[in-house]
Amino acid sequence: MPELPEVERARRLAARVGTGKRIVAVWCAKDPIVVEDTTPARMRRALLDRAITGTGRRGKYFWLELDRRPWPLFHLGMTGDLRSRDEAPIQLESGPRAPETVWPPRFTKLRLELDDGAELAFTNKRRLGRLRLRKNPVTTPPISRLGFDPLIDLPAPGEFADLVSSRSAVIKLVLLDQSFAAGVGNWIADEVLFQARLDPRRRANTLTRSEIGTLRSALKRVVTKAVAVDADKTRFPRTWLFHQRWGKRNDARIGGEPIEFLTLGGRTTAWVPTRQR
DNA sequence: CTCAGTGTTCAGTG
DNA sequence: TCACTGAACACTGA
Repeated sequence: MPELPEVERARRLAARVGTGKRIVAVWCAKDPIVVEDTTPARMRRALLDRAITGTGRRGKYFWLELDRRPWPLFHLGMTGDLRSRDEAPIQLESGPRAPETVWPPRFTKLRLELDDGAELAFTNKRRLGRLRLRKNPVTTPPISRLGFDPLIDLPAPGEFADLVSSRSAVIKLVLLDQSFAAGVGNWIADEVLFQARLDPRRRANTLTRSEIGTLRSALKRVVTKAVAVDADKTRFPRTWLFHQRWGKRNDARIGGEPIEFLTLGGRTTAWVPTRQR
């Protein structure tokens, strides 16, 4: 599920459902893998009877701002989500949103009940996500170790070019490095390189200023668009590689050109050799 | 039954 | 210190 656009969708859900409300009940899983650096009791104590004053996100992390610190900081991992009891995660038809059919959902790690009766649940199937408490999420690890967020503080072209040129790793892995660009994950990296027409195996420090400029534009465009459609994949432009990259079919094509798959840094990389140089 | 997977971290090697 | 690889984490679905 979650790269920057999906995490931003979760943050918006939390903002829509939670902002201005008071937390009247808290349930936290006894799961020391997902609930890190704290205990269910401490989590409960930090959240119970607090008012939600706002929300924030940086890279793939998002948090709730409360009227007293510490605040809860969420990372969705590969299979995490934030759900509202009154809004099914998938909307099949237009009209009023259907409520969840099963509540709380399977793999719920944290459940909050708010003073207007609304409920939020943080789920984590594969347990690769994390739930922590932070007095100041932005200035402390893990967020303080992140690079720029393409939506919040994308560097100007010159500075961006210097950043890219200072790296000798292959460009796909640089994009994936959270200390470079926070929030970029596997499909965004592939999409950006496809749209910038760059070979994912190129060394970052061999890209020309012009190629880096194209790369920066593609990064901005892909992230902005995905967030604008609330990470709804069915509303991603049909021209995107995204729609063809899953399943690793060996007859996969886009615009008549064959899609190839290779492994970089242990991650499957989808690309179009005839279009990416 | 086997394996890959929208992520991160850590140990180990060069 | 850096670059890179592989494993680990845990579970589902193809």
